[in-house]
Amino acid sequence: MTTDATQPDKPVGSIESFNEAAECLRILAHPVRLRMVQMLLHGRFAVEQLAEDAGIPDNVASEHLRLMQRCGFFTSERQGRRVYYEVAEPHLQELMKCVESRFLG
Amino acid sequence: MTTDATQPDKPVGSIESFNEAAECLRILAHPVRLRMVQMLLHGRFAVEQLAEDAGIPDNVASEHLRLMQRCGFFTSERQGRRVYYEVAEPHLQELMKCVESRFLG
DNA sequence: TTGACATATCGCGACATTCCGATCTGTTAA
DNA sequence: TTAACAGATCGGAATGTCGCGATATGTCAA
Repeated sequence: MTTDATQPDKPVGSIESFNEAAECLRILAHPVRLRMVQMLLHGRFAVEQLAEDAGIPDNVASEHLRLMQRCGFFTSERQGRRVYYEVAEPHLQELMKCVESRFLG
Repeated sequence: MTTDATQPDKPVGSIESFNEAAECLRILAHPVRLRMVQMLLHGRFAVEQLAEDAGIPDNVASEHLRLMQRCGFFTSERQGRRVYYEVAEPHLQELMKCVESRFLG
């Protein structure tokens, strides 16, 4: 085998190791969900508030929130009739900062 | 209107402002594409090398690369029969660092 | 020119996502 | 209890994504 050029080294990692990462990014990759993450990084909100902010019906908001809860982004807590969501995944903060600095700044 | 509780302030941003961000994240949200980004953050590679690393046929690799090129992640340059790709979007570095620290570290 | 090679593109089937209306569950006030 | 409210869940229709085989383009060597 002739080594006619210096090949860059492969970084550690593999397709399998990125499977979970890809799933989480897919969850994040929706304008309404990004907005919800941004909102919840600034405080606790109930479904109705998040739905109104996003301009979508409550049931659709509830579905988005459930998705993000299932992959560990949020936790929810019932208070009376309302259910309040808050951020549970600490890495969301930094990830969102990246996204904001690229697309809002 | 009775202010019975202090509501957290809404952060700046809107659904519309997150449309482009969501598109880019959707592109990124695939295990093969994440691996390609990681590889290309470490050097220049041709389609065949990236395909072999990912364990997929060349034409499928080419499709993934085209997708990422269309949204500005990469540029490509022909050298003989080979086409070499490299990173064009500077924010990919930091974004990938977030992803790696969460899912590889 | 011809053939082999590297990459790109196309059409298609399988599968997933998104949103919606309808309905169901839980909570509170009357 | 009843009615209204907040949220969750379900089935289905429209749309999008993924990977494949086949084929097309571009490049080089013989």
